[in-house]
Amino acid sequence: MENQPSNGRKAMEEELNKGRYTANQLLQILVHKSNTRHRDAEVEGLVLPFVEDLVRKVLRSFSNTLLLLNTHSDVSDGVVMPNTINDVSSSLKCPNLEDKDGVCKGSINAKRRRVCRKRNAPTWEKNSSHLMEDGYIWRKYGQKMTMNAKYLRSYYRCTHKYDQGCPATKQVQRIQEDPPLYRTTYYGHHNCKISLGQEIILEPAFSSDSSMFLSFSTTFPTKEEYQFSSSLFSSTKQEPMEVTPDDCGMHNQLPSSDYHLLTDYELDFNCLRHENMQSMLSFTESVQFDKVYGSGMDFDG
DNA sequence: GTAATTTGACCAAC
DNA sequence: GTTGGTCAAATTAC
Repeated sequence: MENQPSNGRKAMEEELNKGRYTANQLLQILVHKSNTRHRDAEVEGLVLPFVEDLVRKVLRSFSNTLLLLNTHSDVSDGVVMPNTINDVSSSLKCPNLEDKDGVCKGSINAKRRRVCRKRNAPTWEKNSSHLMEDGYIWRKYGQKMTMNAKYLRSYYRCTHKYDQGCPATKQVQRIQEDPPLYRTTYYGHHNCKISLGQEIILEPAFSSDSSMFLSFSTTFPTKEEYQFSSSLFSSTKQEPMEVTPDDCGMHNQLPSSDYHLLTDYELDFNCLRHENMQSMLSFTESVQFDKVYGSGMDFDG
């Protein structure tokens, strides 16, 4: 990590800070929610989408950081990149860092005329005991039984493949029954603009040039994205392959190593009073926060 | 009606 | 010839 180019490191720090910042907001909402006496259904209806959006922002920050790590780790001198997500039951590896955006370049117009570069090196892989969201919207386009696998392999492309030409794809394969273990292999990189909480542009980072640009905007999720984000909790549509209720749970996923971070985090949070809570929010988010909590919610501080 | 998923076929890589 | 990745029509879900 020390050998990362300064711009890459800066971008990664930015991503991590963003994730921490968003998680902080989420925690504030959750703690406040547990303290408030109000259980108005309408307010709940406003809070939940907001909370979901925050969770998705956190997930996206992690995803981007991982992508940045993968992108820049090849220029570091022999530095072995540690697993960034220390999930107890998951692992990450970067089988090949020289991905040249080599996913299938199937043409929309040229039917039956596919220009595919297959069996190229994945961008990165993740093994996990559950099917977790990674902050992007995927569309399943196929599944197949492969030779040395007992289970079907599912193929997903970015939902923005056709409207924005996003080349990112992923494959999800169950590799173990008990305990359930899934391998998610990502190919290519997202160059799509995501119009939900944040707009992320990572193009230059993945081109031959190692420079990068990250752009964030704070708009609120669209209907489509709420549909997606709700899958965080229902997980029925995005990756329906052999999903069991335990597989998609978001609980109990924190590794022991992260617990210490959380502890510090909670200490930080305990020093906060809700008077300055909104000061931590960006302008747009403050507006939304007002919408959610502005009326009928009394702070107990 | 629209969007997402399923599934058989196609085709390039091996 | 076999295998893996993708397409696209059919089917299903919302």
